[in-house]
Amino acid sequence: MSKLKVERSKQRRDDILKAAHTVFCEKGYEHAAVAEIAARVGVVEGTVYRYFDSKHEMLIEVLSDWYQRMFSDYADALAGVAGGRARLQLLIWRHLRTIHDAPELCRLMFREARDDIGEANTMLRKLNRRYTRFLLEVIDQGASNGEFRSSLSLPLVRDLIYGGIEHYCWRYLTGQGELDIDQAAGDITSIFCDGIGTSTASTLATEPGTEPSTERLSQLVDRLESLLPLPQTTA
Amino acid sequence: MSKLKVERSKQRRDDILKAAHTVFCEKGYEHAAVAEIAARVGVVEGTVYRYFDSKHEMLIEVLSDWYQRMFSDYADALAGVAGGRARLQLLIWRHLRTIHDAPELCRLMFREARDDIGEANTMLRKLNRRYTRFLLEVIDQGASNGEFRSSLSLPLVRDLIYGGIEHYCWRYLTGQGELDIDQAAGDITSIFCDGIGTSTASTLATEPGTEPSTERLSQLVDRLESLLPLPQTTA
DNA sequence: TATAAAAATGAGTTTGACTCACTAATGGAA
DNA sequence: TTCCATTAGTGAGTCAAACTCATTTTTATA
Repeated sequence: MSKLKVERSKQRRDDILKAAHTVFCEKGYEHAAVAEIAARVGVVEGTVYRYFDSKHEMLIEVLSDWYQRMFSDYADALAGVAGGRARLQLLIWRHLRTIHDAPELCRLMFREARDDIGEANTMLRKLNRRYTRFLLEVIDQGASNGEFRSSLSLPLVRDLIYGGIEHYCWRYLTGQGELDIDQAAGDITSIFCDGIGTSTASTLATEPGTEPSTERLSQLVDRLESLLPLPQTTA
Repeated sequence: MSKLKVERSKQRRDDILKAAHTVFCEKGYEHAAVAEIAARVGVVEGTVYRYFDSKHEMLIEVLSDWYQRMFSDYADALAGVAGGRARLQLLIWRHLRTIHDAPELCRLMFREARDDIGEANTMLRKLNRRYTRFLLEVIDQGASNGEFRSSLSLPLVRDLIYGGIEHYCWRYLTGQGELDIDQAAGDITSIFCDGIGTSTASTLATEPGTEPSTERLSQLVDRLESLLPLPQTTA
């Protein structure tokens, strides 16, 4: 096959994916018709099936392309931030920002691609692993230097964080209600780092007298942190 | 209509729901055929549609019936347990037990009924609210007596816990891997109550000896305050 | 036992993913 | 330029499954 033919084929494939992207986001996977995707490219339905085996494969490709681009700069962003808690908050914040900025795609990912992410050896699985590895490493590093507990199950922590965020954002993803990612990032980081228990009641904390000023200060910190726009490189 | 006719109608409806339950669990919602459900009851497909408007309504009814029975005794169980942490762990444990014992139904609930739970005024929404209210009350009570932080957003905590558990259990729900509910309940409770941070590193904890955390907190507050755009009406 | 109302039937309709035999276009070789 | 082999594109299908409806059967009561 000639080079030109290959180019043209790639181009058509991309066009179809772009149309699929649009229609999936507009209608949702279920109500997206392959015929409509084809129509937007200006071809007939059968043509689409020369480039993709199924509607579902198109979805996976759309999500994979986006997913890959989405976290290409995570390593760079993390490089500028020190401290387990700050790094964790950065990851949580960026996850929230992704959800905030691409709600339709995130909804497709959470609703339609769960099985593909869960199944071994799929493209989405590998991408998801690469994505969540950032978090695992942050937690692991924090455990190494004593900032986080060392007895933690990393998969458990990962699932609690990502699953919790997904659930929390579902209302926003379905178009009901807003999402304040700065506020949420601060609150979520605080809950996972500090827990919902008070220091005096916590089994982990020590109790020197009563020390209410520390408690007050910490609450102030929580509030202030939640107001910050970015967990950037600690200014 | 006579009493006997009503009885018989109810019975048939229940039979169809039971068959639907079985087929949904065996095949999953998507691959469950209404024709098969009808066949198991010994009627023709059209008959099913005299009792239910749609396949989806059958799913909702199956899930509602189960959901309702499932947590009918939560209040009693909670009555015998004192302490916010213990009560929280009980709720988490029972949630995990439910998932462990009825993975197919939970899978249907998490996969297919999300929209119905999210949409206002649906049966599942109301049931879900009743179910999660137990958790909200436990957290709220804990906040009142100082065991839990009082600045928490209850919906956020609720979503992090239930969403986190759902995500964590997904592998088990898809038939890959086991689920140790005692272990998981303890770990999850610990993470949410105590956080993943260590006491020495946590901004919440105090250290009896050198007391550097108060100092650290003060500096942090100074830094954060300097970054704030507005000097809020700080409490 | 006659009959009105409800239940059940099964042969449709519809929708939408997917297929395939055939035609059109393309690019290299004579 | 003109063939020809290969690839792209077509559109009229098939198929499966949810859902409908005119008709028949059953049932409870007058």
